[in-house]
Amino acid sequence: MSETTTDPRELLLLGLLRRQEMHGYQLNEFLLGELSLCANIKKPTAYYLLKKMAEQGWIAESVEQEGNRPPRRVYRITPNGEQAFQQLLRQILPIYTPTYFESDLPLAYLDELPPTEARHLLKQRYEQLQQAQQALEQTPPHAGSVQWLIEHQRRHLRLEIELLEEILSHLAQEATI
Amino acid sequence: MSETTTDPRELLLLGLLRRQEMHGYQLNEFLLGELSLCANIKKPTAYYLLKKMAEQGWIAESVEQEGNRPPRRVYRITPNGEQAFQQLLRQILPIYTPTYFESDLPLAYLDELPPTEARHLLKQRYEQLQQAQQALEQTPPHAGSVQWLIEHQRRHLRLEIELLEEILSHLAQEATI
DNA sequence: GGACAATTAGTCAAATTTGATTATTTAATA
DNA sequence: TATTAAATAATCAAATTTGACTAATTGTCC
Repeated sequence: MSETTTDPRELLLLGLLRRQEMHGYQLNEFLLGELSLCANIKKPTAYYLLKKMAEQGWIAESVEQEGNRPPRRVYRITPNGEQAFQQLLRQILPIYTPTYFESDLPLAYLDELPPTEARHLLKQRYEQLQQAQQALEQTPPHAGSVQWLIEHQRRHLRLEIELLEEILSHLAQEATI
Repeated sequence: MSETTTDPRELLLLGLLRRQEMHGYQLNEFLLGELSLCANIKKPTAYYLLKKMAEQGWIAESVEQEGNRPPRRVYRITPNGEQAFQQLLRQILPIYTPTYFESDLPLAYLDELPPTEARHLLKQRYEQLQQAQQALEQTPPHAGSVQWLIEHQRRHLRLEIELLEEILSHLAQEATI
């Protein structure tokens, strides 16, 4: 009965199927397209989660065929799935999960590099950050509370950029000593 | 020859072994202790990474016995490992990896809840955030560039708290409409 | 109409991660 | 001095994730 998932990605998928039944490819288009800034669900992982939820009885698969394209599975949410959605939403929303910035770890060894080289390497990181920021500004506004996800990313990127600027200027100091 | 890892966690482990040879337990104490705020490397994962690096020839294992405690493996970095460290540091430092806030995903469905309930649930998240912040303020200052890792977390938590405050006050508005 | 690329719809084996468990030694306490 | 609890040092099976691949259909350019 109580398969206790608290995976927010299952909630996301349930929520998408709640608005509209979909086949796997549509889902993946959506995940890799619009939502790619907020969630990182790769194709095989999406299928894996769908299969798991189908086994729980949260979604139903049915094979459909259009024209003479190869048959494909359509996923729709079940009444059990709707219940799960309601429960998961209330279960996950109050939980804060810490974030680890693993790609920061090399910063711990900044001392091992000549300041000039460190600056050179970090400037490349800086450019990538700026590109990510521009990509984010390009995204059209989303309706409703999805806005908050985008807004979070926006602010996060601003923070990353500011911090990196400080690190760079700190290194500039060191280089002149 | 060129097993192209860009896993920052391997760099971290190499860097630790570079300062001092260690056995697995010591490493894990360190990872789960001081570094637990910056990296999320669980015990079996650490052993897995150590084994992998041993196979690459980056570190050497040797079995030692102290008193009649059970024998344990001591890991030390090899000359190849030192080379790898130098190379990895320069390879990873310029790379920016996007961060996904998956525990935000339920925010996308905030509309599905009565604003009052949403506020109630989010306030619990808020308390956890504040506890995390206090825990972080408690950590004694680290030397050198490890500081930046802590500073990043500090600012990140501030951002999270501010954003959540805005969401809460937004919901308060809705509740009075 | 034939060749080549792109789109659609997934699957699979291999790599990675993790909760749970094992096994030994040392410390605490009754 | 048993008995239990805590620390030490990992390991393992099971769950999860992913890069690479398959295979069919549809466009498109010559």
